[in-house]
Amino acid sequence: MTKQKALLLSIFRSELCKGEHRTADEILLFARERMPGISRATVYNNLKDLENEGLIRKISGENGADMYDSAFELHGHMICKMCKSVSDIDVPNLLDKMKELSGVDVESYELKLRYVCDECKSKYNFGI
Amino acid sequence: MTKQKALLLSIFRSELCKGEHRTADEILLFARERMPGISRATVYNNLKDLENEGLIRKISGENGADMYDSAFELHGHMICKMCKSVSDIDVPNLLDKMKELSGVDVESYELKLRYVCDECKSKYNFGI
DNA sequence: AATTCTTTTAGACAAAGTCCAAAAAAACAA
DNA sequence: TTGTTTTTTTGGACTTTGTCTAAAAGAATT
Repeated sequence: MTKQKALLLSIFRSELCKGEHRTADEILLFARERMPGISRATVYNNLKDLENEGLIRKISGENGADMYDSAFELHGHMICKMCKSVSDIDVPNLLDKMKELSGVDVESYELKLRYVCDECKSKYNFGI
Repeated sequence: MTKQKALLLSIFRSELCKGEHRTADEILLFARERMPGISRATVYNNLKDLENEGLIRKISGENGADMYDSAFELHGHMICKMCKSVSDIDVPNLLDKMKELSGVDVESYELKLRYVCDECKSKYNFGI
Protein backbone atom coordinates (compact mmCIF):
# COMPACT_ATOMS: atom_id res chain seq x y z
CA MET A 1 0.00 0.00 0.00
CA THR A 2 1.90 3.01 -1.30
CA LYS A 3 1.07 6.64 -0.53
CA GLN A 4 -0.44 7.01 -3.98
CA LYS A 5 -2.73 4.03 -3.60
CA ALA A 6 -3.80 5.10 -0.14
CA LEU A 7 -4.66 8.52 -1.50
CA LEU A 8 -6.87 7.02 -4.17
CA LEU A 9 -8.64 4.84 -1.66
CA SER A 10 -9.25 7.82 0.61
CA ILE A 11 -10.74 9.70 -2.32
CA PHE A 12 -13.13 6.85 -3.00
CA ARG A 13 -14.12 6.76 0.67
CA SER A 14 -14.65 10.52 0.80
CA GLU A 15 -17.62 12.69 -0.04
CA LEU A 16 -16.07 13.27 -3.46
CA CYS A 17 -17.24 9.82 -4.52
CA LYS A 18 -20.17 9.06 -2.23
CA GLY A 19 -22.99 7.90 -4.46
CA GLU A 20 -21.05 9.07 -7.52
CA HIS A 21 -19.63 7.28 -10.52
CA ARG A 22 -16.25 8.73 -11.38
CA THR A 23 -14.05 8.32 -14.41
CA ALA A 24 -10.33 7.64 -14.12
CA ASP A 25 -9.54 11.18 -15.21
CA GLU A 26 -11.87 12.68 -12.61
CA ILE A 27 -10.06 10.63 -9.98
CA LEU A 28 -6.75 11.84 -11.39
CA LEU A 29 -7.84 15.46 -10.96
CA PHE A 30 -8.95 14.87 -7.37
CA ALA A 31 -5.67 13.11 -6.65
CA ARG A 32 -3.58 15.95 -8.06
CA GLU A 33 -5.27 18.41 -5.73
CA ARG A 34 -3.64 16.60 -2.86
CA MET A 35 -0.55 15.18 -4.58
CA PRO A 36 0.23 17.45 -7.51
CA GLY A 37 2.89 15.33 -9.17
CA ILE A 38 0.97 12.06 -9.27
CA SER A 39 1.18 10.42 -12.65
CA ARG A 40 -1.65 9.32 -14.87
CA ALA A 41 -0.16 5.86 -15.23
CA THR A 42 -0.06 5.47 -11.45
CA VAL A 43 -3.74 6.29 -11.17
CA TYR A 44 -4.65 3.83 -13.90
CA ASN A 45 -2.43 1.14 -12.39
CA ASN A 46 -3.90 1.54 -8.94
CA LEU A 47 -7.47 1.66 -10.16
CA LYS A 48 -6.84 -1.69 -11.75
CA ASP A 49 -5.33 -3.02 -8.52
CA LEU A 50 -8.16 -1.73 -6.37
CA GLU A 51 -10.64 -3.30 -8.73
CA ASN A 52 -8.87 -6.66 -8.62
CA GLU A 53 -8.85 -6.47 -4.83
CA GLY A 54 -12.58 -5.88 -4.88
CA LEU A 55 -12.35 -2.49 -3.18
CA ILE A 56 -13.95 -0.65 -6.08
CA ARG A 57 -15.94 -1.76 -9.09
CA LYS A 58 -15.67 -0.70 -12.69
CA ILE A 59 -18.71 0.19 -14.79
CA SER A 60 -18.18 0.39 -18.51
CA GLY A 61 -19.32 3.90 -19.24
CA GLU A 62 -21.82 5.06 -21.81
CA ASN A 63 -19.71 8.02 -22.91
CA GLY A 64 -16.45 6.28 -23.68
CA ALA A 65 -14.74 6.44 -20.32
CA ASP A 66 -15.19 3.70 -17.76
CA MET A 67 -16.47 4.72 -14.36
CA TYR A 68 -15.68 3.55 -10.86
CA ASP A 69 -18.04 2.89 -8.00
CA SER A 70 -16.88 2.35 -4.42
CA ALA A 71 -20.21 1.33 -2.90
CA PHE A 72 -19.94 -1.70 -0.63
CA GLU A 73 -23.06 -3.45 -1.86
CA LEU A 74 -23.27 -4.83 -5.35
CA HIS A 75 -26.09 -3.09 -7.19
CA GLY A 76 -27.46 -2.23 -10.62
CA HIS A 77 -27.43 1.00 -12.56
CA MET A 78 -30.19 2.85 -14.31
CA ILE A 79 -28.94 4.72 -17.37
CA CYS A 80 -30.97 7.36 -19.12
CA LYS A 81 -30.82 6.81 -22.89
CA MET A 82 -30.93 10.52 -23.56
CA CYS A 83 -28.74 12.27 -21.01
CA LYS A 84 -26.68 9.21 -19.95
CA SER A 85 -27.20 10.01 -16.28
CA VAL A 86 -26.56 7.11 -13.91
CA SER A 87 -28.42 6.20 -10.75
CA ASP A 88 -28.22 3.18 -8.50
CA ILE A 89 -30.81 0.50 -8.05
CA ASP A 90 -30.74 -2.29 -5.51
CA VAL A 91 -31.60 -5.68 -7.00
CA PRO A 92 -32.04 -8.12 -4.13
CA ASN A 93 -30.48 -11.56 -4.52
CA LEU A 94 -29.54 -11.09 -8.15
CA LEU A 95 -26.08 -12.58 -7.69
CA ASP A 96 -27.42 -15.76 -6.07
CA LYS A 97 -30.09 -16.10 -8.72
CA MET A 98 -27.49 -15.82 -11.45
CA LYS A 99 -25.28 -18.43 -9.80
CA GLU A 100 -28.24 -20.76 -9.74
CA LEU A 101 -29.32 -20.00 -13.29
CA SER A 102 -25.87 -20.35 -14.82
CA GLY A 103 -24.67 -23.22 -12.66
CA VAL A 104 -21.25 -21.60 -12.27
CA ASP A 105 -19.62 -19.52 -9.57
CA VAL A 106 -20.54 -16.02 -10.72
CA GLU A 107 -18.30 -13.64 -8.79
CA SER A 108 -19.93 -10.38 -9.66
CA TYR A 109 -22.22 -8.75 -12.16
CA GLU A 110 -22.79 -5.53 -13.99
CA LEU A 111 -26.38 -4.62 -14.75
CA LYS A 112 -27.46 -1.59 -16.70
CA LEU A 113 -31.12 -0.72 -17.21
CA ARG A 114 -31.85 1.65 -20.06
CA TYR A 115 -34.76 4.03 -19.79
CA VAL A 116 -35.62 7.69 -20.20
CA CYS A 117 -35.47 9.72 -17.02
CA ASP A 118 -38.31 12.06 -16.02
CA GLU A 119 -36.32 15.15 -16.78
CA CYS A 120 -35.57 14.06 -20.34
CA LYS A 121 -39.15 12.91 -20.87
CA SER A 122 -40.50 16.35 -20.06
CA LYS A 123 -37.69 18.08 -21.92
CA TYR A 124 -38.45 16.25 -25.17
CA ASN A 125 -42.23 16.02 -25.23
CA PHE A 126 -42.63 19.78 -25.86
CA GLY A 127 -45.72 19.90 -23.66
CA ILE A 128 -47.73 17.68 -26.01
CA MET B 1 -32.04 3.07 -45.83
CA THR B 2 -28.88 3.68 -47.86
CA LYS B 3 -26.83 0.99 -49.57
CA GLN B 4 -24.24 1.25 -46.81
CA LYS B 5 -26.74 0.76 -44.03
CA ALA B 6 -28.41 -2.15 -45.82
CA LEU B 7 -25.02 -3.79 -46.20
CA LEU B 8 -24.33 -3.52 -42.49
CA LEU B 9 -27.69 -4.97 -41.64
CA SER B 10 -27.15 -7.88 -44.01
CA ILE B 11 -23.81 -8.55 -42.35
CA PHE B 12 -25.48 -8.70 -38.95
CA ARG B 13 -28.12 -11.07 -40.31
CA SER B 14 -25.52 -13.32 -41.92
CA GLU B 15 -23.47 -16.20 -40.61
CA LEU B 16 -20.64 -13.76 -39.99
CA CYS B 17 -22.43 -12.51 -36.89
CA LYS B 18 -24.65 -15.42 -35.86
CA GLY B 19 -24.05 -15.95 -32.16
CA GLU B 20 -21.02 -13.66 -32.30
CA HIS B 21 -20.19 -10.37 -30.66
CA ARG B 22 -18.44 -8.10 -33.14
CA THR B 23 -16.57 -4.87 -32.69
CA ALA B 24 -17.15 -1.88 -34.97
CA ASP B 25 -13.81 -2.48 -36.66
CA GLU B 26 -14.61 -6.13 -37.33
CA ILE B 27 -17.85 -5.00 -38.96
CA LEU B 28 -15.87 -2.44 -40.96
CA LEU B 29 -13.59 -5.18 -42.30
CA PHE B 30 -16.53 -7.38 -43.29
CA ALA B 31 -18.19 -4.41 -44.97
CA ARG B 32 -15.08 -3.53 -46.98
CA GLU B 33 -14.97 -7.03 -48.43
CA ARG B 34 -18.22 -6.25 -50.19
CA MET B 35 -17.95 -2.47 -50.54
CA PRO B 36 -14.24 -1.64 -50.55
CA GLY B 37 -14.53 2.13 -50.27
CA ILE B 38 -16.89 2.30 -47.32
CA SER B 39 -15.72 4.75 -44.73
CA ARG B 40 -15.08 4.17 -41.07
CA ALA B 41 -17.26 7.11 -40.13
CA THR B 42 -20.15 5.66 -42.10
CA VAL B 43 -19.91 2.38 -40.27
CA TYR B 44 -19.83 4.11 -36.90
CA ASN B 45 -22.76 6.36 -37.87
CA ASN B 46 -24.89 3.50 -39.04
CA LEU B 47 -24.09 1.29 -36.08
CA LYS B 48 -25.40 4.08 -33.89
CA ASP B 49 -28.54 4.38 -36.04
CA LEU B 50 -29.19 0.65 -36.04
CA GLU B 51 -28.79 0.61 -32.30
CA ASN B 52 -31.25 3.48 -31.85
CA GLU B 53 -33.72 1.68 -34.06
CA GLY B 54 -33.39 -1.38 -31.86
CA LEU B 55 -32.10 -3.59 -34.69
CA ILE B 56 -28.83 -4.36 -32.94
CA ARG B 57 -27.61 -3.95 -29.37
CA LYS B 58 -24.35 -2.61 -28.06
CA ILE B 59 -22.38 -4.34 -25.33
CA SER B 60 -19.69 -2.28 -23.70
CA GLY B 61 -16.65 -4.42 -24.28
CA GLU B 62 -14.12 -5.63 -21.74
CA ASN B 63 -11.15 -4.97 -23.98
CA GLY B 64 -11.75 -1.38 -24.92
CA ALA B 65 -13.88 -1.75 -28.01
CA ASP B 66 -17.64 -2.00 -27.74
CA MET B 67 -19.29 -5.00 -29.32
CA TYR B 68 -22.54 -5.47 -31.21
CA ASP B 69 -25.06 -8.24 -30.95
CA SER B 70 -27.88 -8.76 -33.44
CA ALA B 71 -29.75 -11.50 -31.61
CA PHE B 72 -33.49 -10.98 -31.57
CA GLU B 73 -34.01 -11.98 -27.97
CA LEU B 74 -32.65 -9.85 -25.17
CA HIS B 75 -30.20 -11.88 -23.12
CA GLY B 76 -27.31 -11.67 -20.69
CA HIS B 77 -23.60 -12.25 -21.18
CA MET B 78 -21.15 -14.34 -19.24
CA ILE B 79 -17.67 -12.82 -19.26
CA CYS B 80 -14.61 -14.75 -18.19
CA LYS B 81 -12.47 -12.57 -15.90
CA MET B 82 -9.29 -14.10 -17.24
CA CYS B 83 -9.65 -14.54 -21.00
CA LYS B 84 -12.55 -12.08 -21.50
CA SER B 85 -14.46 -14.59 -23.59
CA VAL B 86 -18.16 -13.87 -23.96
CA SER B 87 -21.04 -16.32 -24.04
CA ASP B 88 -24.77 -15.79 -23.98
CA ILE B 89 -27.15 -16.67 -21.19
CA ASP B 90 -30.89 -16.51 -21.32
CA VAL B 91 -32.42 -14.84 -18.27
CA PRO B 92 -36.17 -15.37 -18.41
CA ASN B 93 -38.40 -12.41 -17.57
CA LEU B 94 -35.58 -10.19 -16.40
CA LEU B 95 -36.87 -7.16 -18.27
CA ASP B 96 -40.33 -7.41 -16.75
CA LYS B 97 -38.90 -7.94 -13.29
CA MET B 98 -36.76 -4.85 -13.66
CA LYS B 99 -39.71 -2.77 -14.82
CA GLU B 100 -41.57 -3.87 -11.74
CA LEU B 101 -38.67 -3.31 -9.39
CA SER B 102 -37.76 0.12 -10.71
CA GLY B 103 -41.28 1.34 -11.33
CA VAL B 104 -40.25 2.88 -14.65
CA ASP B 105 -40.48 1.80 -18.25
CA VAL B 106 -37.15 0.02 -18.67
CA GLU B 107 -36.63 -0.38 -22.41
CA SER B 108 -33.69 -2.72 -22.38
CA TYR B 109 -30.88 -3.96 -20.21
CA GLU B 110 -27.28 -5.03 -20.36
CA LEU B 111 -26.24 -7.77 -17.95
CA LYS B 112 -22.71 -9.07 -17.60
CA LEU B 113 -21.87 -11.94 -15.27
CA ARG B 114 -18.22 -12.21 -14.31
CA TYR B 115 -16.75 -15.62 -13.64
CA VAL B 116 -13.81 -17.81 -14.59
CA CYS B 117 -14.45 -20.20 -17.44
CA ASP B 118 -13.52 -23.88 -17.22
CA GLU B 119 -10.63 -23.52 -19.62
CA CYS B 120 -9.02 -20.74 -17.60
CA LYS B 121 -9.64 -22.58 -14.35
CA SER B 122 -7.70 -25.61 -15.54
CA LYS B 123 -5.05 -23.46 -17.19
CA TYR B 124 -4.23 -21.61 -13.98
CA ASN B 125 -4.49 -24.29 -11.32
CA PHE B 126 -1.30 -26.06 -12.48
CA GLY B 127 -2.85 -29.42 -11.73
CA ILE B 128 -2.92 -28.77 -7.98
C1' DA C 1 25.32 -1.46 3.09
C1' DA C 2 24.30 -4.10 -0.87
C1' DT C 3 20.87 -6.45 -3.38
C1' DT C 4 16.52 -7.37 -5.11
C1' DC C 5 11.88 -6.43 -5.96
C1' DT C 6 8.11 -3.25 -6.57
C1' DT C 7 6.11 1.08 -7.73
C1' DT C 8 6.18 5.55 -9.76
C1' DT C 9 7.05 8.71 -13.34
C1' DA C 10 6.95 11.02 -17.93
C1' DG C 11 6.22 10.60 -22.19
C1' DA C 12 5.58 7.99 -26.27
C1' DC C 13 2.33 5.16 -28.24
C1' DA C 14 -2.05 2.70 -29.64
C1' DA C 15 -6.85 2.03 -30.04
C1' DA C 16 -11.48 3.59 -30.38
C1' DG C 17 -14.38 6.86 -31.59
C1' DT C 18 -15.85 11.76 -32.97
C1' DC C 19 -15.92 15.80 -35.79
C1' DC C 20 -15.69 18.51 -39.89
C1' DA C 21 -16.09 20.39 -44.47
C1' DA C 22 -16.64 18.96 -49.03
C1' DA C 23 -18.68 15.72 -52.27
C1' DA C 24 -22.26 12.51 -53.45
C1' DA C 25 -26.70 10.74 -53.12
C1' DA C 26 -31.43 10.98 -52.16
C1' DA C 27 -35.73 13.35 -51.57
C1' DC C 28 -38.68 16.88 -52.83
C1' DA C 29 -40.77 20.64 -55.59
C1' DA C 30 -41.82 23.20 -59.67
C1' DT D 1 -37.63 16.66 -66.42
C1' DT D 2 -34.79 20.18 -63.94
C1' DG D 3 -33.55 22.69 -59.99
C1' DT D 4 -33.46 22.97 -54.94
C1' DT D 5 -33.02 21.22 -50.47
C1' DT D 6 -31.92 17.77 -47.28
C1' DT D 7 -29.51 13.77 -45.90
C1' DT D 8 -25.67 10.73 -46.07
C1' DT D 9 -21.04 9.55 -47.14
C1' DT D 10 -16.24 10.31 -47.32
C1' DG D 11 -11.39 10.99 -45.80
C1' DG D 12 -8.74 12.80 -42.78
C1' DA D 13 -7.70 15.35 -38.83
C1' DC D 14 -8.54 15.28 -34.17
C1' DT D 15 -9.77 13.84 -29.28
C1' DT D 16 -10.22 10.78 -25.72
C1' DT D 17 -9.10 6.83 -23.20
C1' DG D 18 -5.99 3.81 -21.92
C1' DT D 19 -1.43 1.03 -22.31
C1' DC D 20 3.47 0.45 -22.57
C1' DT D 21 8.28 1.32 -21.62
C1' DA D 22 12.59 2.46 -19.68
C1' DA D 23 14.61 4.92 -16.11
C1' DA D 24 14.34 6.55 -11.44
C1' DA D 25 12.71 6.18 -6.85
C1' DG D 26 11.20 3.70 -3.02
C1' DA D 27 10.59 -0.61 -0.08
C1' DA D 28 11.90 -4.75 1.52
C1' DT D 29 15.45 -8.32 2.32
C1' DT D 30 19.78 -10.22 3.18
